[in-house]
Amino acid sequence: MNDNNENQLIKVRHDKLNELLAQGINPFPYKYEKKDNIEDIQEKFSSLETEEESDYIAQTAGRLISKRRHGKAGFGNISDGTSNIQIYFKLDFLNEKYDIFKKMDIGDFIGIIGKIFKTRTGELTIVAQDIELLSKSLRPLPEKFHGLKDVELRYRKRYLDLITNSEVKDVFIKRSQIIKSIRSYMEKMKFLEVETPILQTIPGGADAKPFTTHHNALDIDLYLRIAPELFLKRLIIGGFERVFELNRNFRNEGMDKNHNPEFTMLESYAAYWDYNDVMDFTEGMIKHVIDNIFNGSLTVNRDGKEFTFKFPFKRISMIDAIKEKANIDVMTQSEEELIKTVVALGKVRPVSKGKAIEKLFEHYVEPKLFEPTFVIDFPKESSPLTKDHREKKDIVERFELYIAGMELANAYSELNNPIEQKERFKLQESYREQGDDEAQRLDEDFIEALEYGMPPTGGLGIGIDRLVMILTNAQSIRDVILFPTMKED
RNA sequence: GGGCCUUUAGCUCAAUCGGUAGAGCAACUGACUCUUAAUCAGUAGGUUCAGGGUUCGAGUCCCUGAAGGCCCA
Repeated sequence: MNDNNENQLIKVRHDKLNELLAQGINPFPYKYEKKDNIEDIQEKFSSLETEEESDYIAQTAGRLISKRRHGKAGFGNISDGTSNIQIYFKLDFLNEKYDIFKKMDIGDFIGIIGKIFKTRTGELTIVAQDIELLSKSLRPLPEKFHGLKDVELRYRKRYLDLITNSEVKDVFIKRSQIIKSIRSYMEKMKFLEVETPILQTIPGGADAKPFTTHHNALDIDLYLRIAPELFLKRLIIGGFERVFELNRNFRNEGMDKNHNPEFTMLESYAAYWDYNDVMDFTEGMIKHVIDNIFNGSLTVNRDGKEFTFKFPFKRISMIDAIKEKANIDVMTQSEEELIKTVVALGKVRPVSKGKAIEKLFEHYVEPKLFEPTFVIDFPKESSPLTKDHREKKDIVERFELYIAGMELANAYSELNNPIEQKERFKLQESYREQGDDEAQRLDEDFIEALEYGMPPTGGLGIGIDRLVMILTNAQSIRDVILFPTMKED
C-alpha cells in the first residue's frame, strides 16, 4: 500500500503522526527507562485492598491494547511481554499530557509512571502521573473481542496473532521451555552440543528428497541437509563419545498437519550404547521434560481420546503389532501374499517383503498407536544405517516412538561395519536407479571414516515440532512453528 | 496429485429465488472524571480474491486461475 492509496484508518494515524511532529514530539524516541514488568507489578500489589493506593511509583511500558474514554478521564490497558494491566488516565493528574492520551491509538507503545491502586471493582490499575509515547502505530490492530481468526493471516502475520491471541504466545513460550529442558537433560547426560553442515554435497542420513542450492564461488550445487546423522557419526569416530545437534532439517516433500519443509530435529549419538539404551534414554528425556515443565503429570487430549503419560512406555515389535492390530501374521506369509495384500489396499506395489510389512504397519497400526509406544525391530530393507538384529533374521535393531498416531522418534543400534555399510549403500543406489528418488546415496567419505573404526553406538532422532505438538495439544505443526512455510500470496 | 469447503469494510461475520452490499467491533465528531466487549447520539468507510462468461441486471449462476482449510493418496 503506498501513500496515495492508503485507506482512511491509516490516513488518520499518519495525520496524528504529523500533528505530533508539528508539536515537537518525537513519535519514535530512542529508549525508555522501564523499571517494572507488568507481571511483577501484579504479583507485588495483588494484595492491595479495593480503593487502596500504593506508595510505590511504578515505571513501566507496553503496547496500548484497549482504550475507554470518559471525557476528562479514561482507562486503557497496556500489554508487555509478561502480562497486561489497566491504566487510569485522568486530566487532573496528567494536565497538558492528557492530550497525548486523547491522541493515542490502540497499538501505540507508551511509557507510564504512576502509583498503583485497586479500583472500586477490584481491578489493579496504574494511575498515570506521566505518560510518554514510545512508538506510534500506523495500522489498526485486529478487533479486540474476536481477535484474529483467519488461519492464513495468523500464519502469514504471526506478529498479529501473537499480539491478539494470548494462548498462541503461551504455546511458543512452552516450546522454548521444552527445548531448554531437553538441553538441560542432554547436559545432565554428558552430551556435547555440536553444529554440523547444513550445506552438504551429499545429502545423507534419511530417506528424503533434498532442497538444492548453488555455491557461486565454487560453482557447485549443494543440498540443504535432510539429516545431520552422517556428520554426527563422524564426530563419534573422532572421539567425542556423546554428541547432539538440535537444529533445522529440510525435506523437499509435501506439507500437511504433521510436515513442514523445514523442521527441528534433535539427533544424538552415544558411544557404547545399543538401541535398548537409547529407548531408556528417550523415555528419560520425555520424563525430564514433563517433570520440569508440566509438574510431573500431563494428560493429552486428541481426537476425542486422552491419555496420561506413564513410564515406562509400552514396547512391541513391529511384527507383533501387526498381528495384534491387523490380525495378520506376516511370519507365516510369503512375500507374494504380503505384496498382494498391500496392493489390495490401493497402495503402490512394494518392492520387497520388508517394504510390504512396513506398509501394513503404516496402514493398520500407526494410526492406532495413541498411547506412547516404542515399536521395535524393523525390516532390514529400509534401514540402511542400522545394525542387523543380534538374533532375528532380516530384522534390524531399530525403534520408532509413536504417540497419538504420530511418529515422534527414530533410533538405531548404529551400523558401524564399513564393509556392510558399503553394501547397504549400494543396495540403496540400486533402488535409486529403479526410480526411488528418496533412496539413500553412497557416501564414500563416510565409509572411509567408518573404516577407521566407530565404536558401537546408539543413535536417536526426535522430531521436536511434533513433540511440542503433543505436549501443547496443537493440532497442526503450523501451530508450533512461528513462521510456517507459506506460498507467496 | 484427487475430492470437498472457504475467500465480502482494518477485524469478526450477514446478505432469501439473480434485483440499491449490511451489522458488531475498530475509526471519526460530540457528551460523559472508577470504566473494563464502557455507554449514548451522529458520521464516514467496499476492486465482494483475480480474470473471463451468461444475463436487462451477478457477492450470488458458469469457466479459468490464486491463496488457505479439511479429508484422501
